[in-house]
Amino acid sequence: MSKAERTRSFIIERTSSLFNTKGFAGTSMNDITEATGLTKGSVYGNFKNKDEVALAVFENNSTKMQKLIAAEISKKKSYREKLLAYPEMYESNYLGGALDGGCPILNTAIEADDTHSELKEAASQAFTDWKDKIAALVKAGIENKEFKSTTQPEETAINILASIEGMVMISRLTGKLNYRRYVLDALRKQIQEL
Amino acid sequence: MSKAERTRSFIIERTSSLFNTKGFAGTSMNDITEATGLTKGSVYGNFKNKDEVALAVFENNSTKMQKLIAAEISKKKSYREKLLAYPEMYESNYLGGALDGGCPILNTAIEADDTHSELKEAASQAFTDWKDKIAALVKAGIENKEFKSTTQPEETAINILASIEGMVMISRLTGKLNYRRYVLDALRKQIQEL
Amino acid sequence: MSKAERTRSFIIERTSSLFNTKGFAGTSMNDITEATGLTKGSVYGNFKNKDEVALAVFENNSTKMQKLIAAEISKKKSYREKLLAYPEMYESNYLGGALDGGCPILNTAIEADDTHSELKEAASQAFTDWKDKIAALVKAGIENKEFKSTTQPEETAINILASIEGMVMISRLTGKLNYRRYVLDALRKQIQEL
Amino acid sequence: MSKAERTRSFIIERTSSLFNTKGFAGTSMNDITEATGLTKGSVYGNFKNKDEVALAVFENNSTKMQKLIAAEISKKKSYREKLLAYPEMYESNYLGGALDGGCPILNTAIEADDTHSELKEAASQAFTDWKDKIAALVKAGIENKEFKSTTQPEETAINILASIEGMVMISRLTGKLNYRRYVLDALRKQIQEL
DNA sequence: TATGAATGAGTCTTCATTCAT
DNA sequence: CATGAATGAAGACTCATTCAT
Repeated sequence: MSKAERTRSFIIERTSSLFNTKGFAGTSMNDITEATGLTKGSVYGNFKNKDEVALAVFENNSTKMQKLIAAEISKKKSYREKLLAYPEMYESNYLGGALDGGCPILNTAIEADDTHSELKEAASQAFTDWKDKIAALVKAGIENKEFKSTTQPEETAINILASIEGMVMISRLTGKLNYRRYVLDALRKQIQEL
Repeated sequence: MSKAERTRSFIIERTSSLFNTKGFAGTSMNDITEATGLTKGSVYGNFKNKDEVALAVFENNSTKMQKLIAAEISKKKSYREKLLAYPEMYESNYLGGALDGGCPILNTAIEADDTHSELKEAASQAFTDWKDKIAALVKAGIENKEFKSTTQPEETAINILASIEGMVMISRLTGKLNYRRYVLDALRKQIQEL
Repeated sequence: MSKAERTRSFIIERTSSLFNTKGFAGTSMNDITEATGLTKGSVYGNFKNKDEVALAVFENNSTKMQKLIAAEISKKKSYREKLLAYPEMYESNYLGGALDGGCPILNTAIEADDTHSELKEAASQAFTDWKDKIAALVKAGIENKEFKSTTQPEETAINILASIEGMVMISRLTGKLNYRRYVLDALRKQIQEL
Repeated sequence: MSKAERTRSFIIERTSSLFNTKGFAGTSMNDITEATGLTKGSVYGNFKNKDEVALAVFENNSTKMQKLIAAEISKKKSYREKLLAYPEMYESNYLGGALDGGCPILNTAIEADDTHSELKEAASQAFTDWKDKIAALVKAGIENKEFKSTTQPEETAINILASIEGMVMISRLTGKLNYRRYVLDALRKQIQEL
């Protein structure tokens, strides 16, 4: 890893939670230099502009989340258990502990949808990838006869993700753990009925 | 309505879509004077600061949305039909047509959760009110024997809202109408089974 | 004159010699605030950007020069004397005393020709106006039988201006007064032979 | 030629048109590394600073121009024809084709006169050398009985150069070819009358 | 109460230059 | 010698807010 690559990674690492909590517009280059201890020139030597930092940070946060998810899912054997890992992860605050500020896809989607097309596109792509992963699990479960043959993979994946993202928003907004439980319980039931 | 009240309303009206699309941090006082044709002094004569404008605008957007919803719901007779008005409204883009930038509660929740406690509190309150309205419908449906006696009002309301908010985020992010349909179809089925 | 107009004029007045000596690229907004004692916000409240200040300053410098010239020319009765006012003005440093940094048209032409199309256009227009004024004097002299009927007004005007601008450059560069005199003597002879 | 000398030459060659079009203040070290493909360190290894690059580039541009002129002049036999090579060269765009951005002496004189004494001094020296060359031609023509014995060499040289530099400025500023022709025609007549 | 000019700290970005490797 | 990452001052410009009129 070259010096430049190390510095890039360092900047991304140090500013990941910054962007995910304060948003793109709310994070200043000054915040970035303070969080890293680097100078402005150094940041601009490694990134073309703030947009590029934000994009790299988004990819980092999004990838980190997917890796955490994949790690948990790989521990489970059956496809139903793999899907049930989702309510489990959110119940235990497994993802929340690693990612300050909530779901990066949700955060980015909401901030960028009307204002920042590049970030929006990145978030859209990350969402689609995630959806495809869940749909693939569902499809494999069907082929493996774990799930009913009438189950629709993409439809199921979208519904799981809608519930999860809605739940994340609600629980972060209200701080009520029972609201989270309501959604996760319903999600578990939904997965049992696949 | 006094002059001051009229000016306040005028400012709120003209800047509602501004805040809902660009967010609090992304909307400047300059944007506000341009959107209204008023001077800086005039805006500050009617609002203490930008926060106060944002709060008033949020209340306006949130109230407008609730009124639109209430109008549709009041047209339905049975409680099941009242709940089914939700998928209907989102399917027809009834709310989207009236509110630029998507759901104000979702938008405000995401932007404000880590950065702006007053706005977060307002969004939290608006969300709770909404949830209570849906829960009240469910409860009335139970008492009216339309729904099963085992149905849980608050749990049901939270699940409906999680699906809806997740769906709003997904459909705005990806632009895919079939993703919206997947969630709304599942929501209809869920309501039929109450 | 409104407050804004007064401030605009004040800024233009105070920064005229700045732009004419240091050039557009060499003059910073900081130089402008220091020269005026105003804040950045104040300058930007009165001008859209640095370009607009530069354009206004150019117009001011150019107009001031033309007024000084017109004042001297109007004192002369015959058209030949009016033209001879040019070598006289440059010999006596009449214009140099009023305009720091030399001829604004020459300065702007050289800096802007490859880099700043708006300024270039303004300089081109100012030059053309000047040329037209001299050509008009020549034409009037012909009609008045002071000059030969074969004299070409525009050709004459261009040649006078080329000599003058070349002389300004040379005398500012070398600081040699006799170089200036060589050109002005030739110019006088040329005017005598019209 | 050593490695260092070759690199110096390479940098000078590649940035000559850059400085002559954008000026000293308008050309950045970044522009220089981009135009050369070299690194910052490499440029600074061969030049003390930007000033030194600019000076070397000016000398290069100025020398290149003088060589082009000398080549044309050497083709002519009589001294009158040698002087007439000047209007010929400018008419045919012989110099303009080789030097982007116009006359380097004129450009440097105007930008540097109030701001950059070293460059100003270099331009002044280059101008004086040029003037001396023309004056020498005039003197030789007098001694050779081609020109009148009353002709003043230096005075003639300065007038030729003033016309030329003024014409360059005017034709670059306005883009009008007939303005150039007016000055060159007058210059030809002036040379015929020596 | 309304005006709109002024404030000055803040925004993102580029500058010429240095120096450890 | 060359590299290219780092520096930090300076660049143009915008911000929310104030206040004399």
